[in-house]
This record gives sequence, structure tokens and C-alpha cells, in this order.
Amino acid sequence: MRETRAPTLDTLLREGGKAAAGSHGVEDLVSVKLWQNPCWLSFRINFLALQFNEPIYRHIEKEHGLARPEFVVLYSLGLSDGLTASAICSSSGFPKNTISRAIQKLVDKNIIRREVDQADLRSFVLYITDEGKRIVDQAMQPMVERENIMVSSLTPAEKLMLSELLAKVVVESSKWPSMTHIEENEE
Amino acid sequence: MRETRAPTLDTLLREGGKAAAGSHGVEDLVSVKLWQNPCWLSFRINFLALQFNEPIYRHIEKEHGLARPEFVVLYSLGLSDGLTASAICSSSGFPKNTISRAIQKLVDKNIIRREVDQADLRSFVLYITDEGKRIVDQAMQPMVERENIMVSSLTPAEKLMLSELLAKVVVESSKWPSMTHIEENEE
DNA sequence: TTTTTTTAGTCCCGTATGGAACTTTGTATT
DNA sequence: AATACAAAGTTCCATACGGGACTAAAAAAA
Repeated sequence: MRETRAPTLDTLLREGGKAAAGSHGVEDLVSVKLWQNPCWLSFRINFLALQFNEPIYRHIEKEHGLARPEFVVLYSLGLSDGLTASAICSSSGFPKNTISRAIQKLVDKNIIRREVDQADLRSFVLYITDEGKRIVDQAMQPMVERENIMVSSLTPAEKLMLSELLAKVVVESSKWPSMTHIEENEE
Repeated sequence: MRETRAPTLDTLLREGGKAAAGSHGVEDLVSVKLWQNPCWLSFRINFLALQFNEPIYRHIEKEHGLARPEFVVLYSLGLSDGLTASAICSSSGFPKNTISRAIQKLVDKNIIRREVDQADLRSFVLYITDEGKRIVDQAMQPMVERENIMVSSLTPAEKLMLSELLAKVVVESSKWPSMTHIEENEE
């Protein structure tokens, strides 16, 4: 009867939502990765990121001829015009050379415009063009739709809760240690 | 006074957690992407995935000489030994040629072992070796630690809630439309 | 049984990617 | 003011990646 003692928090987290889910539908290995995984969070997050990104970026590539880094730049400017390359880098996580190339392509395609920042001659300020706006607007629709589909099984209250919890984690992310030198077990 | 009417659900979702967060710490563009973004979910998810993956995989590469696809294979086998390549593909989202290459490298390094499946001569069953087990065990520690750091600002109840909500979404993912032919606005 | 279609995995190849070095400008230091 | 240091972008280069064609085996259809 030792088996019936209260489960640890770790176990609870790992098996979070298992009871509610039953076992229908989900692929075998997916359910293992869901319920028997010490890294409950990273699997869930990565899996969902992938499920979202893969079809969306494939579609954007087909429809607008933009690769992912290009669209990331465009999307960022769509949310906040007049950005600098490095701002886009740090908010998106792409390395600066990748973003640099993306910017050049977008400039060539007349989707964005680039002006020297008079306050800092090293950097450029980027502006979205009308053509660019047209593209983001159009590309946004499928993205929003897919998001809605993804959370369609949640109640409004649950959606809100999810949004808030994730936001909380994102906000705290600036305080996480940089993990540059993780404890080296072997010297 | 029109502005004071109740916000829509969309607005609530987008601004989920804003009140609680204040504006301290978070980078400018990050907070725009958090609070003024029609795609609240995908940004949060992608951002967190990145914050997790980038340092972890850099570390694994440095410490064990394994690229991301290789580690994905190894990790999968660590959770459930005796898998087939295609199972790993569909649970991880990597294309099969990438996984195939990763498997070959791992076999060469004696980290996994590959046997022909007698029941289906096309496929191979993969097994983790002792060396492989050693590596996963060792690589797991920093992953778990980083996860814990990521959610360290949440209460146990919140962690559990987050785990359950994400799991629920993952479980439903098998039912999402494939999005192969998104509504083509232009012919 | 024969034929057709799907599935598992590999191979080929062009390209996008990201590390590292480099240039230029701005900021700290002395 | 001179010197060192950091930051913004670009360029170079090796390579990992993924699309697509291909082979072989299994399943489905005829």
C-alpha cells in the first residue's frame, strides 16, 4: 500500500491534465512525452510552437515568398514601426547576421525602408512600407485563425488563465541566469 | 465615455497578465509583443521555447557534441526505448531525413544501436546503449533545472494549472485541421 | 495473383543558417 | 584628449538542414 501515498509535486506537474485527457487520439510517443517526461514544460512548449510554426511559415513562404526571419522582421515592424535591427534580434532570439540578411532582402523587395539613425550613426531605423503593411495584414489572418483553433478546446476562462500564466513567465524571463557556464560536473 | 465599456475577450487575452506584471524589466519590444499582439499565444510560446532551447542545446553541443536532432533522438529513446525512426519524427516534428542522419551519427558514436525489425523489414528498431543512457542522464539535469527556473515565479498551483492547460491543448492537437490549403484569398 | 498505393528510410543537392572575424561608431576610462 | 572597450551591422565560410527524388517492403485494391 506504499503506492497510494500522496504524489510529489513533480509527479503532479508531469502528469498534469492526464486524468482529464483520457488516452484517446494522442500518438503513443506523444503521450509518453506528455506524461512520463521530467521536462513537462519544455516538451509542451516546443511541441505547440512547432505545431503552430510549421504550417504558418510554410504558408507564408508559399504565399508571400518570405522566409521565417524575414517575416519576423516584418511582423515586428508591423507591431511597432521604426525599430532597429538589434531590437528585433533580442526580442526574437535570431542571431544578428540572420536578421541583417533578412532586412536586406526586405529592403530589396521594397517591403521595408531603412534610414540611418542620426542619433547613432551605427544603427539604422527600419520602417514598414505600404506594401509591407499589406503583406502583414494579409498574413495575420491565418495566424490568428490557427491560434484560435489551437485553443478552441479551452473555455474563455481557461484561455485567459493560460495567457496570464505564460505572460507571467515571459515577464520574469529577463531575470533568469544566462546559463553561460552551467555547473561543469567534469573539469 | 465610450472607452470605458467592457473589453472584448480578444483584448483580455492579448493583455492577459498585463496588470499583474507592471512594466518593470521587460524589454520594450518584448512588452509590445506581449500586450499588443493579435497572436498572444504564439508569441508567448515561441519566446519561451527559444529561451529554453537556445542555452540548453548550446550546452549539450558543447558538453556532449550532439546537435539538436541527435539529442532529440536520444532523448526520445531515453523516455521509451525500442522506437522506430518514424515515431520519433512524428512526435518531434523533424523531417525524416534529418532524423535519419541524426540516427546514423548516433550509431557511429555507439550511443544507440539499430536492429532490423523482423516484423517489418523496412524499419529499424532503435535502442539506447549504456553510453547513451549515461549521456541523457547527465544532460537531463540542466534541462530540469532550467525548467524549474523558468517557472520559479509561479506558485505550485499555478504550475499545475499551466501544465494542465498546455497538456489539454497538446492532446487536442491531433484534431486540428492540417492547414494544407488555407483559404486562398487570391487565385 | 498481379497491380497500385502507401510507408520506412536513405541519398542528393541547393540554400539558409549561425559562429566568428571584421568595420565603424559610441561610450568609458585614465 | 588618448586609449580601451562595447555595440550595431556586415561579410565570410563551413555545415546542417529540409525538399524532393529514389529504393525497398508492406498493405490495399483489382
